[in-house]
Amino acid sequence: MKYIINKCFELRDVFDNGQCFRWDENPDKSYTGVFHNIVLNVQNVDCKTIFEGISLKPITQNEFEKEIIEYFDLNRDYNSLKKEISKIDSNLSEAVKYGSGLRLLNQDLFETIISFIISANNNIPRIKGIISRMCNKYGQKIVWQGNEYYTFPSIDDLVGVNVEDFRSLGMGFRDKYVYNAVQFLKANPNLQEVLNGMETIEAEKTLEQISGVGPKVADCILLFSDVKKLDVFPIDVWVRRVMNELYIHNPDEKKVTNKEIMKVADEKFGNLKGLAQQYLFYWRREK
DNA sequence: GTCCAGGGAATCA
DNA sequence: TGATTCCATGGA
Repeated sequence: MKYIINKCFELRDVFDNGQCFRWDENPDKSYTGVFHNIVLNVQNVDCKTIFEGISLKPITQNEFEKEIIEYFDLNRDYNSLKKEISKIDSNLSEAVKYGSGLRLLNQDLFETIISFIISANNNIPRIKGIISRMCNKYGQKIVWQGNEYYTFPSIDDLVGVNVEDFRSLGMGFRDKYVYNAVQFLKANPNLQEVLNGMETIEAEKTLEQISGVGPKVADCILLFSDVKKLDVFPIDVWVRRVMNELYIHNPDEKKVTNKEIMKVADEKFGNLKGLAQQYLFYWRREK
């Protein structure tokens, strides 16, 4: 199936900014990945974006397009958001210019929770490897253009998997967190609706009930999943670094507290601090 | 061998 | 509340 839109955005700004782990660049600069039950290839040609792929289960052209519009957040007006964030100061203006193609994906909640539990004290290439092995083993196979792809496993695909099995995928100490998270989600199938109806702070506390989910992982889940709260501020090594360099100026970066960073983020970025954070993270990490 | 990575839990003051 | 320490793993 194919869907073409008269809009283009730098693909690496979307797929290589740390929000997702299942998209890979091809030699022709297009990207291929799997989301929900769909294998998709995305490429830019003459400032059009071409989405081409197939679904595991048969869907109509209209459903295919709706999936893409929702996943890529195509109904949100990023131009006006970028304008607003650029007005904050010259740093944000530069960060937005650097990552101008960025879009916050609306990723599946379960996938986002498991993926960011695995991300704890880990690096992106290794996170991608672990998730890839998990999908190959427990996801459903989709063959497209002669290649095999696998969906991200569902809750039921993983509910019978034990801690040792997770360990054997290379998760390290995160194995028991993932195990417990799967059990938690099996017992709370309506988590999505619950989170959607909550204010951000309440949603953070709810997610932090899950073992392996602390403040940073909870904020990533709320920002990068289809719950989509923009007023969160995930603080990792890179965000601490860039916030200290730009605003706090502590000679010892490790002594900067999260509370201190949060205060600056609230004052400067307000309700768009999640999106601002992502521009800053991407800009600083690639520098 | 040492350091680091999109951190969190357990422990102790 | 705030500060330390430990937790697996693989690449630099």
